[in-house]
Amino acid sequence: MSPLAKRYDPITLEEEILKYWKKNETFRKTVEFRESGPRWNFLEGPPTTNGFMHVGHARGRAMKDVQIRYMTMKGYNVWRRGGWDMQGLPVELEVEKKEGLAEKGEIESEMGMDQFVQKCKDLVDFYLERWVNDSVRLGLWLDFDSAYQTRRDDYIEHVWYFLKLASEKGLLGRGYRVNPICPRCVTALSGHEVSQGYMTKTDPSIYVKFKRKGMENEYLVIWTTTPFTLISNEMVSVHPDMTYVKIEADGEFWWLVEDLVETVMEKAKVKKYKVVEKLKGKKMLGWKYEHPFKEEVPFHQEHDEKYMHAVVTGTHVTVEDGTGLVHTAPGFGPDDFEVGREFDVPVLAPVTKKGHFTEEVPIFEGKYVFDTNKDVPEILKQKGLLLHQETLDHEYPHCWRCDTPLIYLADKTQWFLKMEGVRDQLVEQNKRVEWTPDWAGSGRFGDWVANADDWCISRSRIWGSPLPVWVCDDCHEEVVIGSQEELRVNAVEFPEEFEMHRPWVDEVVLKCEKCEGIMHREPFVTDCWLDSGMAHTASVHYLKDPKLFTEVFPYDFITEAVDQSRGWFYSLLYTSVVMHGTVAYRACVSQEHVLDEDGGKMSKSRGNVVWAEDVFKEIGADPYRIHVVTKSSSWSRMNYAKREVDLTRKKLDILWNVVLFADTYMELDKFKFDEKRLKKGLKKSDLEDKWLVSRVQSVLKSFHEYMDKYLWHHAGRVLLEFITEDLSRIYLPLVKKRVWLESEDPKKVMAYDVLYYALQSILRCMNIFTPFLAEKLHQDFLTKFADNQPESINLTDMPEVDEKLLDKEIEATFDVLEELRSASSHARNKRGVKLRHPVAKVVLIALTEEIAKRAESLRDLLLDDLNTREFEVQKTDVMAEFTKLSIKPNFKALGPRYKDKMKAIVKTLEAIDGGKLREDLETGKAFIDVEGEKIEILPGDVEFEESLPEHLSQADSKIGKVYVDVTRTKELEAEGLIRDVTRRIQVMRKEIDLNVEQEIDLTVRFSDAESLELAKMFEDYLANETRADSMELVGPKARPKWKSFEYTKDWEIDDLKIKVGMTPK
RNA sequence: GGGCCCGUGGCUUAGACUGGUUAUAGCGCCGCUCUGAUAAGGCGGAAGCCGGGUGUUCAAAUCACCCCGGGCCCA
Repeated sequence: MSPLAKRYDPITLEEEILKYWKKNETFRKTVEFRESGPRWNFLEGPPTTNGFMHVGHARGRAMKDVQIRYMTMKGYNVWRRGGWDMQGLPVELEVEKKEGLAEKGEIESEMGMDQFVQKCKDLVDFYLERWVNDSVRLGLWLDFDSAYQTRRDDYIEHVWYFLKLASEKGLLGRGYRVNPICPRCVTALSGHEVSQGYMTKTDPSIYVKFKRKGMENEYLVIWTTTPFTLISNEMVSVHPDMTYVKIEADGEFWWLVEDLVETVMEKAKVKKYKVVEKLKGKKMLGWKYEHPFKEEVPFHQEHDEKYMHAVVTGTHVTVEDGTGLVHTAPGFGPDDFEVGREFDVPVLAPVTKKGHFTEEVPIFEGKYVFDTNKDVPEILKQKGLLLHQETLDHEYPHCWRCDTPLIYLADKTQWFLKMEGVRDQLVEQNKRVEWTPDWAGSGRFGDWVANADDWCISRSRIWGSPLPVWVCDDCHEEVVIGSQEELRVNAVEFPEEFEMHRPWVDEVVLKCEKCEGIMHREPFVTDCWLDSGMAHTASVHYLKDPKLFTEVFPYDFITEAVDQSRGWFYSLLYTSVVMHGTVAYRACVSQEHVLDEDGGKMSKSRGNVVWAEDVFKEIGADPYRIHVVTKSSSWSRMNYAKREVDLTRKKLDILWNVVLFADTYMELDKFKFDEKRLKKGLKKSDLEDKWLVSRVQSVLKSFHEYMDKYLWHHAGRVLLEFITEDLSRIYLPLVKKRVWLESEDPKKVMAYDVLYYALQSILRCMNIFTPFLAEKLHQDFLTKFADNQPESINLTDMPEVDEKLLDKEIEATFDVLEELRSASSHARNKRGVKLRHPVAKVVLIALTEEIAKRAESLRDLLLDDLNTREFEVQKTDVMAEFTKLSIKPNFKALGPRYKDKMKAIVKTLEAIDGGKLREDLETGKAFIDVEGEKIEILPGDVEFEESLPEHLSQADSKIGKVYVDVTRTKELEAEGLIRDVTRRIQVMRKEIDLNVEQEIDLTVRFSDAESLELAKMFEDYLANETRADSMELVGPKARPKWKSFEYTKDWEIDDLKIKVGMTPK
C-alpha cells in the first residue's frame, strides 16, 4: 500500500512532517550539511513579541523562508539566527491595560517599577512562545534556539556601546525641540509613530482679531483649530511674498491675505466691506500687537523682545485655509518653533507632558489643554476679539496605541542622534544596497534619508533599554556609559542584584569627576528602533567576540514590510554606518502589507484581523505560503481572501494527483529511477519525452533567473504552471497508454524515467514554497523509486539547468500541438462531434513553412490525440474550394420591388454561385436570370455568407486554419460507439472501486440491432479495455439474468439505450 | 503642499522597463465535451472606450505631459 493518501490533505500531512522534522532533527542536519559551503547571511528583522502573528506577518515570514531555503539548497552555508524585539511602549500599554492602570503615574504608586518590569517580561515570554510556535508551524526554518532578544543585558550592552561611540563622535546630544507627545502615555512619539495615527478629529475653528499696537481699531485676523495654543502665542507669521490687504468693515480695519478675503468675509457674515490698503507680507514685519491673554498670563507681561507679539515672515504660510496670518506659538508646533528660533523669541510651553496647564497660566492651572478649547473662544468673545467660530473635521495625529490626540510640545530634555555629519554617508551607503523594487530604495527610502531629521531616541518610559547617560546634580556634567562593567567600576555603590533595566539601573549613582558631586541617570529609555537597529552587531555578540561578526557582516539579505523604511531599515543603516562605516545589508526586499478581503487595513479594533494560526489550522501552511508568495509581487499590497487560497490549493491537488498516478503504476512495475538510462535513451525516445525534459530545463532556467532577482512570485508561478499545464494537462494524457505496456517495455520505462525526473526536479524547487508537501512527496515517492535519496529533500541540491537537454524547437512544436488541439476541438464543437468519435481527416493550412514542418513531425501523435484517421498539412488553402458563398436575400429591399416573383428569386439565389454575384456587385452591375427574366441585383439587396459543406468544419488558430472532415462511415460510427460504451463501463468499474487490473464478466444489451452490429466490429477492443474475461453483447430481444450480476446499470447514449451488467472475477 | 506606488470584463489579475497580429489568465454564469491520477481538464458563448484627456509615432494598455480616483510616506 502506498503511504500516500487518496487526496491531498495539507493539515494532516503537515502535522506528520512537523513531527518527522522534530524527531529526526532535520533542520540541524541541513545546517550541518552546508557547513562547508560559502556563507550567505540573512539578518532577521525581529518581530515585536506583542500580539500574535497575523497573515500579514506570515506572508513576510513565508518570503524569508523561500529565500533562505533556496540559498540553502544552492549549497550556501546560510546564517539565519532568529530574533525578537521585546521592549517598548506597546508592551507597557498592554500590561497597563491588563493591570488596570489608568495612567503612567500609577505604575510606581500601585505596583512598583520592578513588579511592572516583571509583568512586561512575563507578557513578552507569553507572546514569544506563540510566535515561535506559529513560525515553526509556518515552516520557517530560522535558528530559534539561538535567537537574539533585545531585552537581554548582553544585547542592551551593545546599545550602550553604540551610544557612547556616537557621543564620542559628537552625534549624541540633547535637543530643545517640539515633539509630538501623547499625554496619556506621557511620552514623545517618533515621526513614524505619529504617521501611523492620523484620524479624523472634530475641532473648533476660530477666527480671532489681534489688536495692532498703537493703531485705533486696526486688527490682524488669525485663524486656529487649537484655541488652547493661543495662550502661548508669541507671533503672527505672514508669507513675505503674498499680498495682504486692509479692509474696512463694521467700522473696524482688518488685515488678512488678499486671496482669502471673500472666504473669510463670507464666514464672518460681513456683507459690506472695502479694501483700503494693500501690501506685501514682508512690509508687515515687526508690526506689534496686543496679546489677547496679556492680563491672564504673566509671562506675556515680563518679556518684550523685538519680535515678541509681532508679525514675522515665514514661507510655511499657505492660503489653503485660515486668513494667511498664522498664529505662531513656538512651544506648540515644529514650524512655530523654527520661526521662534529665527526671530529670537523665547519659547513659552506652560503645559505638562500629561497635557495640563502649569501654574504659569493661573486661569487654567491643572486643566487638560483640550478641555480649554471651549473656554478660550468664550474669553475671546467677551473681549470682543472673536470674529467667527465654527467646527472643522480634519486629520489630526493621535497616539497609534491609545488613540489619544497628540500635543506638539516644546521640550528641552530629549536626546537625539544627529544627522549633521553623517547624512552624506547615509545617503552614499544606501546607494550600495540592492533594493527590490529599486524605487523603494532610491526613491522612497533614499529621499527620506536625505531629508531625515535628527532622530529623537529618548522615551519617558520604563520597559526599554535605559539611556546610559548620567548627569551631575551639581555641575550638570554628563557622562555616557558604554558597558555594564564600566558602570560597575564608576559606581559609588553597585548593587548585588542588577540588570540593565529600570529600576535597577536608576539606583546606580556615579561620582562626578569634575566636582565630586553625585550623578544620576537620565530617566529615559531609548527608542526600541535603536534596539533592533543594533541587531547587525548585537545579535552576534560582537562585544564578547567579534569573530562571528566579521564572518557575517555586512549581511547579504534582509526583507521587511515598507513601514520599516522609517523603522528598521533606517535604524540599521544609521547605527552601522556610524559604528562600522558601512551599510549593514547588501540587498533588501521591501514588502507591502496584507489587507483584508475588501482592501481595508487589518486592525484589532475593526475585528478584521486574520490570525496566522487559524489559517494554518483551516487550510494549512503550504497552500497559504505558495498562495501569498505567488499571488502578487512582494512590493504590492495584497487583499487576503481564503477562497483565493483555495484556488491556489487546487494546483497543489493536481501535483498530488500526478504523483499519485505515477506512484500507482511505478509501484505495480517495481520501477527504479535510473538517470543514466534516461539520458541515454532520450535520443531515441518519443517526442513528448524529449519535450517534457526540455520543458524542465526551461522552467529551471526561468525559476533561477527569477530567484536571482528576488522575484519570488514569478519563480513560483513558473513552477505551478509547469505542474498544471505541462505535466498534468499535456504530458500525462500523452503517456497514459504507455503504463499499460508490458512492464519491461523500454517505452514504458522511459515514460517513468521522464516522469520521475520531472517530478524530482520540480519538487526540489517547490520545496522552497511548500516545504511540507515537498518533504512528504520526497519521502513517500521520490525515495521509494530511487536509491540513494537523502532522508530529507532539504539535503538535496537545487537542480541546475542542463543546456544539452534544452530543445527550443521541440517546445515550439508542442505549441503547435496545443493550437491544433484547441482549433480542432473548436471545429468539432461547432458540429457537435465529440472527441470520442473519430473523424476522417484533420487538415491544417499552415501559416508558415516552419509551422508546417512542426505539424508534420507531430503526425503520429496527432492521429491519436485528435482522434482522426488522417492528418494533412497544406501550405495553401486547398479546402477553400469547398467553401460555398451562400446568398441571403434582403426581403425588405427586394420584396416591394418584385412582390410575387420573390419565391422564384429566392430559389435562383440559392442555386447560383455567390462568388460571381459578389464580384459583379463589386465591379459593376449585377444581374440574375430568374425564369428567363433578367433581374438586376443592387447593393443591399443581398448579403453573403461563407459556408462549408456538411462534412467540413473549420476553426481559426494562431498557426493557420484547421479543417475537420466529419464524414461519417460505418467504421467510424462503430468505433465512436464502442468508445462511448467503454467509457460507461469504466465509470461502473470505478463506481464499485475495482482495482485497475481486476478482470470481470461482462454483458451489454443494446436497444437496437444496428448498434449491436456496430459494436461487434470492435468486440476485442471493448473486452481488452474493460478487462473483460468473458463478454456477451446482445440485442434488444435478449433477456440476460441481470440479477445474477454483481453490478448493473442502464445508460443512454444519445438515442441508444444500453444496459450493462458486470461481475468481478 | 511635496514624494512614491496603483487604476485592465461583475470580481481577482498578466502584460508596461524593451510600443507591433485577435489584451493574459483565473473565479462566477451558460452550452458542449474529456477522463481508470484529477473535488481536476478542454472547446465555445456572454462580458473590456486597458481611469479620462492631450501629445510623440506608420502604430500606444505600454512612452511623455496634464487631469480624475485610490493607497502609502513626508510636511
